[in-house]
Amino acid sequence: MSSKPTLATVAREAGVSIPTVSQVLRGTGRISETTRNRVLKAAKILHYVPDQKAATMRSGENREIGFVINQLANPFNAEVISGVVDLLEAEGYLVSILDTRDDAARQSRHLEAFIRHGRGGLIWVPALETPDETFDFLSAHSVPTVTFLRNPRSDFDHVGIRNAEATERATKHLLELGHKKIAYLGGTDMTLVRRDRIAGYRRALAHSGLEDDIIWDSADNKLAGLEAMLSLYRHHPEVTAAVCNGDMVALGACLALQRSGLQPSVDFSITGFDNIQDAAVATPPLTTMAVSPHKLGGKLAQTMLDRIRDPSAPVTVSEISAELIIRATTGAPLNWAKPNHVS
Amino acid sequence: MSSKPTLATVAREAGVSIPTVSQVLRGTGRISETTRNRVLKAAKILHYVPDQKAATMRSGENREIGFVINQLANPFNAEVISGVVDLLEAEGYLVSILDTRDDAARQSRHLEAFIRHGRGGLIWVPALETPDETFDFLSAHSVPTVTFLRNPRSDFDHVGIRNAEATERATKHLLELGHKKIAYLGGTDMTLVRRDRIAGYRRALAHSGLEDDIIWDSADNKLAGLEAMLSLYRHHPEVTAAVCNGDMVALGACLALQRSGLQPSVDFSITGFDNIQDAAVATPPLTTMAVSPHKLGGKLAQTMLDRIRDPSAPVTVSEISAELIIRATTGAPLNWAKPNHVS
DNA sequence: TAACAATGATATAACGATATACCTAATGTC
DNA sequence: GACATTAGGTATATCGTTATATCATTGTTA
Repeated sequence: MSSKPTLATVAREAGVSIPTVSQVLRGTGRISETTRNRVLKAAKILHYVPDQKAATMRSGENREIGFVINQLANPFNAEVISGVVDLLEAEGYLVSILDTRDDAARQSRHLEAFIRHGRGGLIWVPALETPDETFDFLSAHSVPTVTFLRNPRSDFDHVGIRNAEATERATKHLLELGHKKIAYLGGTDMTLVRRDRIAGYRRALAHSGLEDDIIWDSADNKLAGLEAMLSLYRHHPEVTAAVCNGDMVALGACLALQRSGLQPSVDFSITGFDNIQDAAVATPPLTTMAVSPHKLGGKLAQTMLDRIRDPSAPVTVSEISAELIIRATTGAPLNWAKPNHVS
Repeated sequence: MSSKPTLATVAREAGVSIPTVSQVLRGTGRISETTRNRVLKAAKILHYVPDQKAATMRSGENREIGFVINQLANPFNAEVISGVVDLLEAEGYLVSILDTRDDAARQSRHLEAFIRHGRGGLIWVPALETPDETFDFLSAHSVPTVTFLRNPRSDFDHVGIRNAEATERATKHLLELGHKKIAYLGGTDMTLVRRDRIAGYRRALAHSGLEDDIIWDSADNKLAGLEAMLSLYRHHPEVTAAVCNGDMVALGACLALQRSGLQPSVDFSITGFDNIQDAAVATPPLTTMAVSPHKLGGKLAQTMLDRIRDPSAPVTVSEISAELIIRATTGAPLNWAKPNHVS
């Protein structure tokens, strides 16, 4: 029941000095084969594990990365995390996760703790309504920081999604099917992300000579999506399709249709965003915009490594394209053939 | 653009010694009002943030807790995490999360990194097939450890769910509705958790004089649940109800019924386990066993704090009861009135 | 053989904080 | 007035590493 072994313990056991042990274990310096073996043996016997805190403190090299995310419960985020962790872990980094639940106050508590504990890098999805001072706080402490999805700034690297391009693609898909009245459903915030998505939706409409957009708010979960869809249908019965801000909302909207006796794709078309696992399994499976979480995770990890290796390199912004996955919630509008014949 | 301020920087600015600054900032020792103010002012001007690594190293007091979990993507886990983090954060702890994705190899990499980085405590859902050596490794390094859900051991505190009691309750609910042929659906592992659940299911059957149990495997996701349900129905058409190992499987099973033109609760009854958010929103909403993630999180946090405060206190085991939530996937079997009349 | 590398290790000083012991005035007690 | 006490601070050692400089040896070369 002796206390934790240190370099000193190992050194004594092996009959050498402390620096020697340190050098052997890190593979630096010039060490003879004999002492090398003696040291390794001693370390093994004592079950020695180096103390990273002390090492980091002395060397300045910090291999702890924090991932501050806005919503752990979102399975899409969980997949991105997997991607990041796998890559950084292979490079010897430890990635630990903090969840802000999109609460700016909790976020600032987390970030302060983060700075106090001196992490070597930060991957960050800023919470909604993050005040400027929070960004400045991080900037002042000059921690290598990569923002993700939201709030690209000129002082941090950024990895995001081509949001406008994506919703434009989704909207075009509906237009090509013959829809004329298409709503944008979901989201309540006015972050750049949502503004971009709405912009893409409008661009597609404009490109087809359509003018009147319909933006319908909803919180980002199934139940809210369900209710928003019912409300949209009540106020705008002429709408035949909706581009949704996220899969959760889209799935909720499908539920609303089904409860109203309508069939997605036949009576009303819906597109989602994110391609979460449920999207493929749902009945009917959801047409949606997919971004590979793996790709995003990889880009994040790589950006972080590059930043750590060269702190003075110019700031980078990477945008990943989303891909349209056509499943079974989109189809031609019921009256599609009519307009040309009748009127 | 000067480098990070330390106690020395603040001390120089305030014209006092380093220990004085340290004492002021921590509120210890005897300090006059005048110098206290001078120091605080200097610290504020310089935006001083203490270096926890150094503090921890010297004082031995470690307020970093790791939460090593088996599946981040599971929303139930995300809620438990919230509960733990909220409580521990209020006590000044920083909780960081690692995801093993139920992979023993990844888990052991994480735990080694965990030990190297010298966390002050570990909350842990052991991955499936965790070898004994992993437990011993942690035991040897004597980190305050609380296991969660799985693998209670005599050398670690544990917080779990009364699994047997819960499935017994679910099964009884189905028996009371008049079901005679009830299957246990879901899970593939033979962890204590699942063994307990199956034991509870069997106990309820036995209590009603029923002998023949049917255990049907399935991985823990919707798609697998769907397929397992179809397969169960093909092999055992006489079964009228299923107690599911988890909500995901239960929701998948409901999907299977609906695709086969059957109606949950009327043609076949299903109970879930966990009460994830989707359970309430699904059509039809799922009857399930609910454990408050908040309660679990709170118990975990409290257990950890107690252990840290008194490392030599006897090991504790806490079990939280699950509660039956009756929604719309359970009902009397179709032929319920018949048996007594006919035969 | 003297000068000079190269080898294999060690001595010593940091990193940034806290713990402990110590010091100097000022005050209190008898 | 002698001594103990208290208030308000500082000097110094230490946590477990790594970085840097140094030091014996031995081997190599001119």
